[in-house]
Amino acid sequence: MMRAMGRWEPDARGRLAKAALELYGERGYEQTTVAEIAKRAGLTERTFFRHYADKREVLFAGAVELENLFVAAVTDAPGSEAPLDVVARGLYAAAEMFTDRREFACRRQAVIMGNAELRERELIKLASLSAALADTLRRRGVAESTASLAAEAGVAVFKIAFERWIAAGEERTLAELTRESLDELRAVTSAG
Amino acid sequence: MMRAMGRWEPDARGRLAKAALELYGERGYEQTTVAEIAKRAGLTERTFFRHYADKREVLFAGAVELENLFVAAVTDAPGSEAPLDVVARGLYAAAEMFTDRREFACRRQAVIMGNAELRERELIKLASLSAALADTLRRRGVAESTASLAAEAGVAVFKIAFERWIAAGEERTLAELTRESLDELRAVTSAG
DNA sequence: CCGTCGATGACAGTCACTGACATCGACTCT
DNA sequence: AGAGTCGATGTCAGTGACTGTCATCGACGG
Repeated sequence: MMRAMGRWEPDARGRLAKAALELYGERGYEQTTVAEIAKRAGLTERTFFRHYADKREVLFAGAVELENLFVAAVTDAPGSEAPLDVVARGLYAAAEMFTDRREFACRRQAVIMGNAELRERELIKLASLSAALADTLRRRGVAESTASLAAEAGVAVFKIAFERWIAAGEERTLAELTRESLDELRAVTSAG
Repeated sequence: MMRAMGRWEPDARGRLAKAALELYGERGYEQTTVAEIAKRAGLTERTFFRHYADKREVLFAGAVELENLFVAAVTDAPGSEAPLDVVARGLYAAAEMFTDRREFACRRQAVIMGNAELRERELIKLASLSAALADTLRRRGVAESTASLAAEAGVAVFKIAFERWIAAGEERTLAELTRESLDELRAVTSAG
């Protein structure tokens, strides 16, 4: 039986993530030490590194979830659709995931954009997403090079739509902005 | 007057870059300490950090040069061309820059692909390139969102063409592969 | 009641990176 | 020539991210 509380407070991982986002927001990423994060979460520095590989990773716990959502949407798409349309399904699925979390996404993004190391980590997460996407397309029978390009293009659309969603007020939805960016990509590349 | 040799051997920066690439190749990036790099270059650890901001940056000295080349090509393009065609000029200019340095590029890329931190750094350099490109397009009168998308798409093409150039033997040129990737991008995005 | 297990604490150690100050050949000015 | 400045480097002490190792102790199964 799980009791409400054992030897320790529950959800150490979540407490660390919350404390980290708060401190990164208050003092800035560089001015925050891991020991401080752990202390605010009622834990020790060593325990922080048992839950997160490094000081940056604590902001990217949702990346795996996002990737899975994306890949699932692509996998479930009808086999007849063109690669970029399939990727678009992934984009809309991702857009849904964020609808309830705008407040959180904004704070998080402000922290990430304020530090180069964090931007690097963000970029490699997006690259990982792109790779997973390309792989999924390949399994659907899309040619290697086409798959890579469709995935890269899709992730580029995601980046730009997300950026605009954060910059825009509450009135725009991520799904709308995704659609607009996608249309724009098509316009840009069709004129050649 | 510059004498052949003053108090120190010349080109400390270059010696550090050479030593770093060698050691990263021999032992791997993580197994190499900055002190070892400095020692091989006949310098001290402190001096390494006077020339390069961190242990990764020593592999990316050419990034600024690449960005300048790219931006210059885009700036010089005829004003009448479509955004993606303008970006394509930058791609071909970049392709030229690498023709003589395939050997070096291969070794460097092998090291980078072997380590996640180095891949992160590579990605942020490409993001910086994309931002510079978008900015240059904007100055040419291209709309904000179109500029970002054209720049992102162009960099995606560069990434994929470069990857294939490294993977392919000597017989393929980067310019050829760039053209192919660009055509493929147009094919993928036009079918929607 | 006993033994195992899993999450955490405690602690020492390595290494990336920084700030402050010393060194010393080159170069300039007179 | 001598004095003073300057720039690139060396030296050294320090911080903080991250790791390996062992100890602790409640939960849980027997």
